[in-house]
Amino acid sequence: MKPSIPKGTRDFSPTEVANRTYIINTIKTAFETFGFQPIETPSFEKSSTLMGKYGEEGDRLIFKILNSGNFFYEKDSIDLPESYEKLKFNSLDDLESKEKIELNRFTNRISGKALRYDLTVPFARYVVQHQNEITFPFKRYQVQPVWRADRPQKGRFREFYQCDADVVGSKSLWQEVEFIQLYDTVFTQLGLAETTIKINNRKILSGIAEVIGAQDKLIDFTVALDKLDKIGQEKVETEMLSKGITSAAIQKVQPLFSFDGNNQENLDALAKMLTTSEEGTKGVEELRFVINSISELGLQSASLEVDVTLARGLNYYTGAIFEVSAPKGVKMGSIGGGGRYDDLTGIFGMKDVSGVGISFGLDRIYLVLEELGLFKTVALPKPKVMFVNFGENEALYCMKAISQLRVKGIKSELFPDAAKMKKQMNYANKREIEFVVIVGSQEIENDEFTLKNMVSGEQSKCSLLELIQTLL
RNA sequence: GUGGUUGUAGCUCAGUUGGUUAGAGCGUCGGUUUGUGGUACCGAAAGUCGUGGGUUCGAGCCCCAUCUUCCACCCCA
Repeated sequence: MKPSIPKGTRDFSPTEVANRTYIINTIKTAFETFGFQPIETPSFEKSSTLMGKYGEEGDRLIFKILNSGNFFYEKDSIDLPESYEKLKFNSLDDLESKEKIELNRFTNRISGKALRYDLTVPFARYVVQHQNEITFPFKRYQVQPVWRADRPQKGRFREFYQCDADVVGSKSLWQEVEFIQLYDTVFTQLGLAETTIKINNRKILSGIAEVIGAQDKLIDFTVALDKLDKIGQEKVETEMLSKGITSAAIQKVQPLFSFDGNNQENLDALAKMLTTSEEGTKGVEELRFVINSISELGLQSASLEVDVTLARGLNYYTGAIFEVSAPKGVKMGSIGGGGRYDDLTGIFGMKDVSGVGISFGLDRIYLVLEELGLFKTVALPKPKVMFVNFGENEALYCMKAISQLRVKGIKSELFPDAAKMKKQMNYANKREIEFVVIVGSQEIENDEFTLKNMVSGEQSKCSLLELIQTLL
């Protein structure tokens, strides 16, 4: 039987761990530079904490944990609900609400826990649960794995790391400004030039829906608009008409079709278009504040771009929406995302606490850096010196010296077996260990060591003191 | 969840229209060299051809199912 790991999971080699640690440390250092503090939460939560927070699609992707116990034993046995039979021949939508409740109750009996789906909802739970210990505004960061029962593909895994930074308890738009700076800082330090930070505002999307007179058509509208540079204005309008958006409505939002990437002009066009919508106008003002502040402060390597088709996280974002795309030419989805949610803790009973945050997708950033060859050669942890093992007496003599070296902080090890010289040298060579110490009866007699430099091939005899001095 | 794709030695891959005993390179181990690595030469071990069924005198190759890989859609990091 060949051993293997579950679909969508990965093993990491020493080199990969070193590279991942490098990325994580860069992100964590930036987080702390911006004043965030770390927290951690459990890898699994109660199902009730997670279910219903990510929309219907999200619920499907949550990994549920089976309760302990054997449901077929007499004493633990659970009867299948009657509506289960009906479900075999009907879709969920055909069931009566009473039957759905019965099914949910059954699910709760067999599964009450689920793996963390993201870091934002557990954070909201944390804030509500610890509200009396927290000083607001609370700035926390969190770097932990999350799990999704998704089908794997390029840059998509079932277990992956998110690196989140969020602020709760402040409605200040300076937070949005700082998060853009934070993105810029991290990607600049990673050498990932020319990332694009796309920004939108939920209030603008609501405003557009108001102007076209159809709140429920907003998704269809943005999806169609998103295709503008691929299929052209004419086909986009055709698609909108086919989705039931009137041509009068399309006329009202004509400026959207002539966006040219200049943020100021785009903002002006949006403002003009949304004058009749109070909420839309508010959104434009918010966006303008962020854009103007950033253009005053400047960015190192990223560019900030208004993108009205950005409609991610529509379920919970209420203000700014962020998404970071990889440098042009790299085929990869977003490597980061985030936004403002005015009432996230509301679902856990704590009203009127505004939050805003961003996330870095570690695994995708890894893939992008790898594709662009941006990993610096990370030094793998390895000993500086290896002692050849000739037998019990020699090994003991070596271990005494090794203890001294380790006290001095010199990474050193003894080859564990008295194997053939060739094998031992080969091992040192493969691991690219810089020095080898050879001790036989002769060296023991003279109380000395033979030190060999594996790069130059030179070797000489020396005392313990000289050994330490050379290796330090 | 929908559609496509992949699986042969530890790794990367050959394997003809279905036909004896499934090959190579790299790696591993041993030897040339019992206190000296990288190079060279010689040799060896290693595979239930993803798994389970089926067709056939005969299947790595054809059919079905299933798992896995990768990719697109949806959605997302």
